[in-house]
Parts: sequence; C-alpha cells; structure tokens
Amino acid sequence: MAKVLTSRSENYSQWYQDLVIKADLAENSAVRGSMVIKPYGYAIWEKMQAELDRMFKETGHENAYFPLFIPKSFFSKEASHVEGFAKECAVVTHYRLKNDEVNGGVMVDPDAKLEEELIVRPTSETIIWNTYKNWIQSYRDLPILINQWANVVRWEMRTRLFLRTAEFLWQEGHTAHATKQEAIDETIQMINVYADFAENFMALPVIKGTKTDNERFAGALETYTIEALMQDGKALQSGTSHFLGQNFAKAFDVKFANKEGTEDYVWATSWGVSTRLMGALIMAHSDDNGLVLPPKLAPYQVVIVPIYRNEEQLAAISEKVNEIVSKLKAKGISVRYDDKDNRKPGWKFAEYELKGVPVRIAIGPRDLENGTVEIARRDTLEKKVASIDGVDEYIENLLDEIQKNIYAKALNFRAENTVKVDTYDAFKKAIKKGGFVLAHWDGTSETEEQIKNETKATIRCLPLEYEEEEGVCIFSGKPSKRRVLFAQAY
RNA sequence: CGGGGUAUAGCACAGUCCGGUUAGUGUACCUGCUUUGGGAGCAGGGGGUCGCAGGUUCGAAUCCUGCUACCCCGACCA
Repeated sequence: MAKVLTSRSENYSQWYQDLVIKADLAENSAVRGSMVIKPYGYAIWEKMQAELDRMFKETGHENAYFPLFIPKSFFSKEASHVEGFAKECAVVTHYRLKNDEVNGGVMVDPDAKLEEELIVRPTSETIIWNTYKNWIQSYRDLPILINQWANVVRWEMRTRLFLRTAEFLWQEGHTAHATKQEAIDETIQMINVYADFAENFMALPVIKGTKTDNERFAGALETYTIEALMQDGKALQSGTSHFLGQNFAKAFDVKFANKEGTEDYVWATSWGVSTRLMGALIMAHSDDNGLVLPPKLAPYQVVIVPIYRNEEQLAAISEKVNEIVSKLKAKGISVRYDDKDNRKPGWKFAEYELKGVPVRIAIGPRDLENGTVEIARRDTLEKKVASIDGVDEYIENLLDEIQKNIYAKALNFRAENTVKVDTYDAFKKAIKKGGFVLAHWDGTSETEEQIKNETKATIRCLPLEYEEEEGVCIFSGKPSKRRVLFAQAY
C-alpha cells in the first residue's frame, strides 16, 4: 500500500497531523489557531456527544444555553479565576465596521466603541453564576443541575488540531447545591461518568485523581481529572470535574435560606470535556495505516465493498449485499455500502483503513459462487472468509470483540509504560523514556515546580486509587506517604 | 514576545544563488479506451495577478526596500 502517513516512529507529531488531515477529520482554517471540523470528524464528535448527553441526563442534569459574550466586569469578581484566564481572552471592543475611505476596504468604526468590553467566553462560570443569583432564594430551589453544549475561545500561543485550538467545542456542567457534601458528591459522580465514558466508549483506560495546587482549575478548591496515556508516552488530560466550594457564590453573592432559616452561600461544581477527546481517541488507538476507531464511536461500523467486472455482476452482488445490510441494520449495526463506480476496490480498502472503519466486508464473483464474504477487521488487519449465513451474528460478535481488544491493547500499553521509581536519577531516565511515572513527592509546590523546570514532567494527578506507602520524596528526600503520578503532558 | 524558516495551479514541490523563449514536475481534476480480489494503464485536455506594495532594469518568480500571513523551536497553555 502506498504510504500516505508519516510513520509514528519517524515523527509522531507529524503522523498525528497527517492522520487528522488524511482521514478527513479536520483541517486548519483561514483563522489562526481555529480548525474546520470536517463531516467525518464531526460525525465522531456527534457520537461522543450523544453518549455523554445521555449519561448526563441519566444522572439528573438538564441542558441550557448561556451567552457567548461576558461583560468584562464579571471577570474581576473572582480573583484567582481571572488570573487563570486573563492572558488568553479574546475581547470585543466595537460593534460596527465602515468603509475605509482612505485605504479602501473596511475598517473598525472608531465611533462604535462599546461602553464596556465583552469577553468571548473562555469558560462560563461567571455569566452562569451571575444568572444563578436570580434563580436561587431558598434551599427549595436547589440543587440546580445544568449542562451546556457550547464553543469557547482561549487565545493559545500555539495550537494543534483537536488537542489545543483557539476555539473549541465542549460541554460544561455547572451545578449549585445546598451543602458542601452534596457538591463534593456531584464532583466525584461526574469524574466517574467521564471515566466510564472514556473506558467503555472510547476504549481508553484512564487514571482518576486530583490535581495539585499548581495544576488546579482557577477558582476551584479541588480538581478531579482523568489522565490518559498516548502512544508517544505523553499524558493527555481528558476531562476535569471541579469542586468550587463557595468561591463563585461569594463572588456573585448567591445566598439561599436553608432549612434552619439562616442564610448561607451556595456550593458549586463545574465539569467539562471538549473536542480534545477527539485527539485522545486518535492518538490512543491509531497506527501507521491510519485511524482505528472503537466500534461504539465509529460513524459507520461496517463498510461493504463490491468487486465486479460488469453491470450484471454488480447487480447480482448488490442484491446479496442488500440482504446483508438489512440483517445488520436489524441488529442495530451501522453499515455503509460503497458501490461508487469511480474508485477501484484497492483504493477503497486503503481509504476505509485510513478512516478507521472497524469492519470491512468485500464481496465479489468468487463469493457469490461460494456463498461467502471476506471480512477484514481494522484493529488487527486480519482477513477471513465467512459464510453469508449468520454473517450478521458473526459481525455483531466481532464488533464487540474489537471494542474489547482495542481497550485491552491500550491498557496493556499503559501497564508496560508505567513505572515506579525511588531516586531522582531513575525518575529523570523514566521521564525521558516516556510514560507514567509513580514516585514519592513531598507535597510542596516548590518541589513540583523544580521538577517541572528540570524534566518538563508535571504531576498529572494524585490517583484516587493508591496504596499507603512510607517513602521519601525523590527530589527533596522529605517523607511521603504515597506515590503520585508524573508524566510529560500535552 | 525571542530564534529559525516558508510563501509559485486544489494539494505537495522545483525554478530564485548567476534577471532573458510560452514558468515546470508529481498528484488531483476533465474526456476517451482498456481495467476492477490491496491506492490501475495509456492517450488527450483544462487550470497560474509566482503572498502584497513600491523600486532598479530594455526586460523581474528571480535583484533591492517595506509590509503581511503561515509553519517550526522556545517562552506560554484549568
């Protein structure tokens, strides 16, 4: 097969770029740092959205929509929050253009300056808490459990398709609670929803944990994260859930009358995942032949390619294919029959491999005679001839097996690339090699900062599942009771 | 914002150093024939303000000046 992708070993980051473009997922747009998500890429995102949306609703959340623009003054209300986002905000200052009489073209009309600048939302805590203030008077108004599907803008210095773009799509949940415990429970519930989604739909094993002070969300008391390991040994933060305490309630003066009849500030959470998950999905499973999609998120799970010499043969094949298609559809399997005449079978094989379609069926004159089809699976590239009778059940089981196999492969990769180290020398070697590194840490920001400066590794999280273990910090030698998860990250 | 690079057909590039026919190659596209079980072959065809603005010259993709955009490395990145 003609190589259209740079190989992973040659240049991993080039491979990723090639893959995103060649698999028709997204491309760079005329706007710096902003991408166009193409139909095939967007179809995958829609599958993700549909599952997540279902999971949010099952846990009692409702969707709503808040404005794209946020008055500048809202950002001055929560000090640490503004500090976290100020450097990367897009600001709207004017509301009109006019013809440029001198230079031609158009110019910003200087007479159309806004009284107060508007910030294009980098996240919606401020506008939402300003709104919640009007919605909440009593404990009877609580909890508020709302999610929003939206786009946000963060003016990043350097961008990469899906992984970091100036504008991206995401969902952000914003909840308000009467008690601290209820808010904490919500925060943990949602990180569990994310982990469940990552593992069972994306086939992506993740480590749940909490962030250190340095890495915590601006304005949060606790940030829960799911961290995934990519094939190049770098970590990717794939979703976060924040316990915001009463910070935003205090900043926006959101008080309620509790059962005891006294006034109290509301407890808050926020949680989100973005189109960055597309990056995680691509990097976790794909190979040098292209994308590998888990069946549960593939826009179509099966593609059927006819092989024929003339119209008569095509007609005979199509008749058989239609039977197969209806049987598969009856089992809820999504199928695409590609009988386009302007591409040869070999071209189609390569194309669908590049696009990561989990199962490919080829059917030609030989098969018509024998009552068989050729079935190829994308994850292992294995081909097998199977009888047309019972092909629907065979494929149903095969899709299930592929989903499991992709997960098992990723889990195995992570296991092979996770090490425990006890000295700083060993730590530096392990980080250089790539992967997750479990090590003791003295709990101070200074140590974390120094390690980052010297090795580029950050503490991805303090895993929720860990064993108590006496040890000493690899950097300072001070005592530590548990290991934390280090890695270089995207 | 610091360092480096690039800008020529939809895409990928050559040509620029050393100015001179009609700006070329691959791929993609269109037409026809033969093909079709792993990205087909042959023949013919269409497509270019050579990033923008100015200058030098008989003559500029090529030399000079200014500008703009993009890419890579770094800094930055819940």
